[in-house]
Amino acid sequence: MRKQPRQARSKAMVERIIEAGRRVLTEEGYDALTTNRVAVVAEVSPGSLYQYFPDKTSILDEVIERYWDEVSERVTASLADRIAPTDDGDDLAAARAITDALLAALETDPNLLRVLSEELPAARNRRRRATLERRVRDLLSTYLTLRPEISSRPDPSLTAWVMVIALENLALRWVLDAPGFDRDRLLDEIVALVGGYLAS
Amino acid sequence: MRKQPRQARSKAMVERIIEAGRRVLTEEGYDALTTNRVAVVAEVSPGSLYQYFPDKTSILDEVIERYWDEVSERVTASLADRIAPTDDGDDLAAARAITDALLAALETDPNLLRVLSEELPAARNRRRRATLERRVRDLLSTYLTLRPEISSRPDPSLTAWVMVIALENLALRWVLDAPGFDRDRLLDEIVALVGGYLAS
DNA sequence: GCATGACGCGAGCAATCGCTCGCATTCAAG
DNA sequence: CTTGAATGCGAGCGATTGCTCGCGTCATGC
Repeated sequence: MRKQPRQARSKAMVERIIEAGRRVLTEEGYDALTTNRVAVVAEVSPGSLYQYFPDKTSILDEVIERYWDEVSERVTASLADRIAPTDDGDDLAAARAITDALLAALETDPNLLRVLSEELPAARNRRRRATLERRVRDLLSTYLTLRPEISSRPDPSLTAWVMVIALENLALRWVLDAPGFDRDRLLDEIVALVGGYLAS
Repeated sequence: MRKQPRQARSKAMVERIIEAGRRVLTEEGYDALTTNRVAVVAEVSPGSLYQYFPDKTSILDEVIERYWDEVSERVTASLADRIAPTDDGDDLAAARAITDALLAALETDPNLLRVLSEELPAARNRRRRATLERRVRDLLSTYLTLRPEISSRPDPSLTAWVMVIALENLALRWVLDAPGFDRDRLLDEIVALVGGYLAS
């Protein structure tokens, strides 16, 4: 960021610009995300925009960061709840609940998700998605280490890696591709997948 | 394509252009894929290029198509082998062999895979990857239907969908992210994942 | 209430890049 | 050979777009 906004109106302008970036992406797609277009939608001049953002990319990055932070927040919250040492023993219900939280997070803004996942170069999302994955993986891995009786797989961190990649992509593809079976079916399959994997 | 190449030299030129597109992508990345750059690398003038390609996208599409066709070929060949009614009963060995074929295909040109998967908008690959997925899914689904004793899951097509998405992304991420465990470990985990899933 | 700096403006610069057009060269049929 | 078509060339056009700069406006401290 080039300059810090000090007065209230300039802080509001920065927010308007980020929100405009989000709206342009969601409603008009990545190709429409030009600095001039963002400026128009934010009701700001291009010059003003460059007072607080060094370049176009930094606006996009901010939108991406906020999006994945939101998803990450919701999933890790659910994970922390379900993985706490309440020890109710029903690990598969936990897997279901966590996947449900992920699905809910991805479903809140499917248009933005589609643009971020399909129209942008994947490398743009990489850092943020990697952070999300690492957070979930670490939680899962320590959980598996603490309670070895629930998994018969040898390496907890490897097991966590497999589960995170599989779940994330199954959820993502279900939301984006709408493959024609309903949400509960997907959750059933994921529970079976996770349950069978840990038991094998 | 704007015009069909009739003489041998023009056919060779078309090949040189596609090959140049592939090389520019692999060696210099997606941003370097300009029409002028492709023309230079192909040792062809921009004007000649536009005799046989209607626009820049069509060159990229040809490169993408050839890449995924190659992968598709190798995976479905392995699948057809292993899923044939030889009835050796060892389905998990089949799962391992198929994943191995997919990994081998993805590993033959990891740089191109990285550019195609990370630098391009995902939507560019979508059609071709969807074709690959559908082919594998259909083969798997009919196999599961023909031999219901190997799977305790209720819906074969849903089961095939889950397996294809999970396997594809696990393989892809292992190749692209080099997560630090070796190939055989990955194959072990995938066998456990598939085996547990089908048994549960 | 005034001075100073933060804020905001928008026309337009500069660079990129997809693509074209007029012309030269090569090929192959007759 | 001749001739017309196919092939090939490359300077540069036209459009887009990220970003700047000089100037006017507003808010805040004294």
